[in-house]
Amino acid sequence: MKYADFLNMVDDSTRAVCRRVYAENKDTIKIKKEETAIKNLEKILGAVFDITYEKGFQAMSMRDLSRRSGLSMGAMYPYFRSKEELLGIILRQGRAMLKNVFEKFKTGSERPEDRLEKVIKAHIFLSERAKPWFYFMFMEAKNLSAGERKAILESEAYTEAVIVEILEAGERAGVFRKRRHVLTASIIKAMQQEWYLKRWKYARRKVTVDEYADYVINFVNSFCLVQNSDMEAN
Amino acid sequence: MKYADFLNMVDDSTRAVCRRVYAENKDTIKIKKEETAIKNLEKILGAVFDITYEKGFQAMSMRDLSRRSGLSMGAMYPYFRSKEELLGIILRQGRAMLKNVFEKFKTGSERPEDRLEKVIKAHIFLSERAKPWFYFMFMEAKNLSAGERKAILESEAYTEAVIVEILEAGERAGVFRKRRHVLTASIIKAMQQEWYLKRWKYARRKVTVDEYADYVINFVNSFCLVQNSDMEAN
DNA sequence: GTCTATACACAGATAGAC
DNA sequence: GTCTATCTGTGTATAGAC
Repeated sequence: MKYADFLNMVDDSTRAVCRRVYAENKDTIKIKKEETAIKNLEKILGAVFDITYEKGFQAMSMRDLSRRSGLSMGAMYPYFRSKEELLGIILRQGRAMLKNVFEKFKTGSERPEDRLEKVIKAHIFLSERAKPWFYFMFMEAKNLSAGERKAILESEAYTEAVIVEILEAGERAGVFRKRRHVLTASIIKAMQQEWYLKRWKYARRKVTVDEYADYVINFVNSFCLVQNSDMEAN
Repeated sequence: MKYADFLNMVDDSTRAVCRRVYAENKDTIKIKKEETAIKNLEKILGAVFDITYEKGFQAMSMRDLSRRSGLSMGAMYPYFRSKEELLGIILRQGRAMLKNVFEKFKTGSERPEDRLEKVIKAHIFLSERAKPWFYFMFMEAKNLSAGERKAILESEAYTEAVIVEILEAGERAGVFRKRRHVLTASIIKAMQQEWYLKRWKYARRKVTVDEYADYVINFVNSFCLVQNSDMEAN
C-alpha cells in the first residue's frame, strides 16, 4: 500500500473533517447555517494549528486566534463556550479519526505480516494526511482535564493493543519471532510518532512519507520476522 | 554496559548539576553565598520540573513556582531576571549535559558495533539519570526564541551526526549493512526519546532501563548488522 | 536574603450595537 | 452573524520593609 492508495480509501480532507466537527457539536455551536459554520470552522481550526505549532496552545491567546483566523472575538465564541472547550473539540475529533482508520485497517488480510504492515502504514499515512491534528494531540495531551486525559490514554492503549494482538497471532503462526511484543509495539509507536513530531526534518531532507513508511516496515520486519530475508535494501 | 556502570562514570546528581548551573550563571544570579544559591536552585528547578510535567512551562505561573518551591516571589527573582531567562538556563544546561556525555562515550572502543551500542546506551542512561531535564527539553523546545531554537536544532543535528558517522564507519568495515544511515539515526533517536517521553508507561509496567536499552540495541542490530546468511551469500 | 504588598499589562470572556 | 468596547481575573515583575 502506498500513500496514494490510502488517500483513495479515506476522506479526511479539511472540509470533510470540519463538516463532522460541526455535526458532532451542533448542540454547543450557536451558528445555524451549515455552510457558514463549516467555512469558519476551517478558518478557526487552521489558525489554531498554525499558532499552536509555533508556540503551543497555552501560549496562544484568543486575540492571536482572532487575528489569524480573520474573525473577531465576538464571531469566534459562538463556535465554542471557552478556550478549553475548543481544545476538547479538537482532541475528540482527532481520536475519532485515528480510531476509525484503525478499525478499517486492522482486519481484512489474513497473514499477520500483511496485517502488521497495513496497520503501521495506515497510522503513518493518516498522520501525514492530518499532520496538524496529530502534532496537536501529542503536544497538548499533557494539558488536559482528568476526563480528556483518560480518553487519550485509552486511545494510546487501544492502538498499542491492536499491534500486540497482531504480533501474538504472528508468533502463533510461526512467522514472527518470540519477543516481548508489548515492548515491540511501544517502539513501533515511537517510530510512527517520529514522522509527525519531526515534520520539518523530513520536509527539509525531502524524504517522502512512502519512503519513511517502507523504511519503518523494513526495520520492524528485520526484528520480527522469523526468516530474515530482507535483501531489498531500503 | 549496564545503568549501574554508567552511574559510576558520570556525576549528574541534582546537586552537582545545580552547582554547575550556579557557576555558569554567576553573572546574572544575585546571590553571593554559594551554599544558599545551590540549595535554592535545587528547590526551584525541582519545582519547575514537577509543575511543568503536570501542565507545561507556559501554564506554570510564577506564583505556582513560588508556592511549590517554598520560596517567595521576592526570593526567587534574584536567581533569574525573567521567566524566559529561567527557561534559557535550564535548556542550556540540559544541552551541555547531553553533549558532555556524547563526547565521553563516542570514542574509545574500536569496533563500530561496540561504539554504536555505547552511544545509544549512554543517551538512554543519561535520560534516565536526568529524566526531568530531557522531558523538559523536548516538550518546551518549541516555545523558544530564535537563538535558543537554533541551539536546540544544532544539538539535535550533532547527536544524529555522531550516530551516522558510526554507521558509515561500520559499513566501510563490513559489519553494518548498506542503509540510509540518516534515516536509521533518526529512528534510533526516536527510540531513545520514547524512554523519557513515556516514563509513566514503563514505570507502570516495571520495565527497567537496562531491559529497555538492551531491547533497543537488539532491535537496531537486527536491522543494521550484516547477518551470517548475508555473508554466505557474498 | 527573604518577605509582603502592589504596579500594570494582558488574558479570557461577554454585552450590546449593527 | 459579526463587530467593537469593556468587564474582571490573573499573569509577570518589582519596591521597599525587615
